[in-house]
Amino acid sequence: MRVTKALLPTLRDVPAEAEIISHQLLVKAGFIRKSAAGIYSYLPLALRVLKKIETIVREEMDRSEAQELLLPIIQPAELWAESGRWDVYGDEMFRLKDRHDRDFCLGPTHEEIITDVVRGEVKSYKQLPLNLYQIQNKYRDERRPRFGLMRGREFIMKDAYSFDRDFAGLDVSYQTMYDAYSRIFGRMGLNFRAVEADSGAIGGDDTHEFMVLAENGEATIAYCEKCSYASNVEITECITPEREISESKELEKVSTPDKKTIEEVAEFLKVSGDNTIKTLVFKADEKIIVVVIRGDRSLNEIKLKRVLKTDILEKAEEEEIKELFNCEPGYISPIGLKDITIYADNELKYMNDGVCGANEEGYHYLHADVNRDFGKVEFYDLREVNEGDSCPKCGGNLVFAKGIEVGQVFKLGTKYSEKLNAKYLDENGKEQIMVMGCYGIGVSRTMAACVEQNYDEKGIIWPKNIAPYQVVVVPVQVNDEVQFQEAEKLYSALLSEGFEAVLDDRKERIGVKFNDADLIGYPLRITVGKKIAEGIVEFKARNNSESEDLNINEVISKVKEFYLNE
RNA sequence: CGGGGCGUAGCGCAGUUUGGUAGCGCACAUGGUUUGGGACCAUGGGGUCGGGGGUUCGAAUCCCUCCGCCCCGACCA
Repeated sequence: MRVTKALLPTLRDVPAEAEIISHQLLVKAGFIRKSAAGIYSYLPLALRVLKKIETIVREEMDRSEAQELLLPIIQPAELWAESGRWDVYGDEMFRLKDRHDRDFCLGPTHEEIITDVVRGEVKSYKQLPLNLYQIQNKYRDERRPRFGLMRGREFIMKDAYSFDRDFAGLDVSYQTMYDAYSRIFGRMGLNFRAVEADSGAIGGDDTHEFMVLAENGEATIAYCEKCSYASNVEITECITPEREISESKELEKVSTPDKKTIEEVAEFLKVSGDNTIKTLVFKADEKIIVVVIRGDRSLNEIKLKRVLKTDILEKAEEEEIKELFNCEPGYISPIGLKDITIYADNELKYMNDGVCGANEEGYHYLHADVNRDFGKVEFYDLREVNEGDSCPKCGGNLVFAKGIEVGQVFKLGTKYSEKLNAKYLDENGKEQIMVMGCYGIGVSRTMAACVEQNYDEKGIIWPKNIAPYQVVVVPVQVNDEVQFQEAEKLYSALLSEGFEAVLDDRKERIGVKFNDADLIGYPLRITVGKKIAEGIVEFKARNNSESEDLNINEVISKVKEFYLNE
């Protein structure tokens, strides 16, 4: 591509709205332009990167014997009613009507459609297993789109769905995809980790997220320094070692005027935070529940949701708390609650000298013994993990890192096949329900994640396998016949060798061209300047601050070496 | 959805408090001088000041209303 013929709209300033580095650089370097909140045009440079990402994805999916198809974006409401998700999905779904007033949506995901296709075509165990995938736009009317391509309302996703005869088959399909994903992100040159995760509203049991490690990541992952354990902190199991406890003392009510928060109470009573008990009140599916946890810990709501097996969990209103306890929220107590199950964090099993509310304004109890005083208590792992906690696998030290989720693999089981009646006949002619898995990769997000991980103060540094072009040829002095002709010749030679080359033939000063090249992030730059008189050009890799002089005849082999040496 | 902020040329911003009919830098066009890391000089094009309504002789500026965008939070296959 000649720059004079291309749309490469680099900017000197960045729009004020771009907050994170990938958004800033992708806009500044001329890759994307916004059309509405969370909705972007992919300009030619971005499209080239996306296609490379897609190519790697396709190669690895095909190698895993998955088959590509293309499902509709516009989907009928009836299918979503069948799975029950038409009502569940809520405002996040883009909904529309056709001229006959029939309901449709823009697909936020494709479980329903694919299951519909498969149930219509697959009738026998001989047709299984099956893994089908597509690369296509998804639509989710996010409450808050943000961070450019990171959380858009329209985005590109590769989604795959596996159909197996049974759970053993699913395990195989799942592992195949897990391995494929590891190869995919590895080939893209990304520093990533697969972590155990929560399956959220999509349901299912086992699930791993593939996280690109980057400062701006929305997710926090905990990984072990000693073993291979890694998980999203949303689900990281907290280990509570057994311990001896001393003899319990008598419960004692003490005055704590105007001390409502744990910090205030602990300071006032001169006890440490690990001897306090926090009482929280939630509504789960409209039912009031009470949770207790050590005062210096945080509750992990996802763990609580899993224990309660509910999707909807909200904090109780202040009024509801007052009604239930007949007391101000700062002093409510788990002691004296009748007929209400108290969900306690495991740590409280060993708490027999705790401070907790006395259910009376201005008073707390001392020496509370959870097992003795708390009525109906059930213990679960409910607290949030902290950096430095013990690894649940090997006891090693857990450390935290920020990650961007670029892929997730799920074992769905029969959640959708059951609702949508996706069945087959086994060898005995007996009807069986298909067992499903689903596997997503955020293609457009992966491009942004890649920038988050590969940049410097000059611009983007694309990994060689997904760079929009492989090499840029820069004549220093376009008016100089020799320089320009030699640059042209080199450019043509690179093209005929099959390289994706750019010729910066603009009548710009060299500084402008260099800055654009660095900003856009071509992995290689070849500068044709004065020394061309002696047949010398300058060869520079974007990720290396040193350049080297080369005889022009050596350039092709040097470029080959750079790209084939892996 | 709650809290905060913003909307003036393609981008970054000033002008709004105190109403008088729009300006700066970059980018863009033309000419000239330059030429190895975002040059300089000269000339020029480009704006219904987010939309609508109102107050006023007169509104970017004051009032009402709607819309859009960003940040924090809640939420997030």
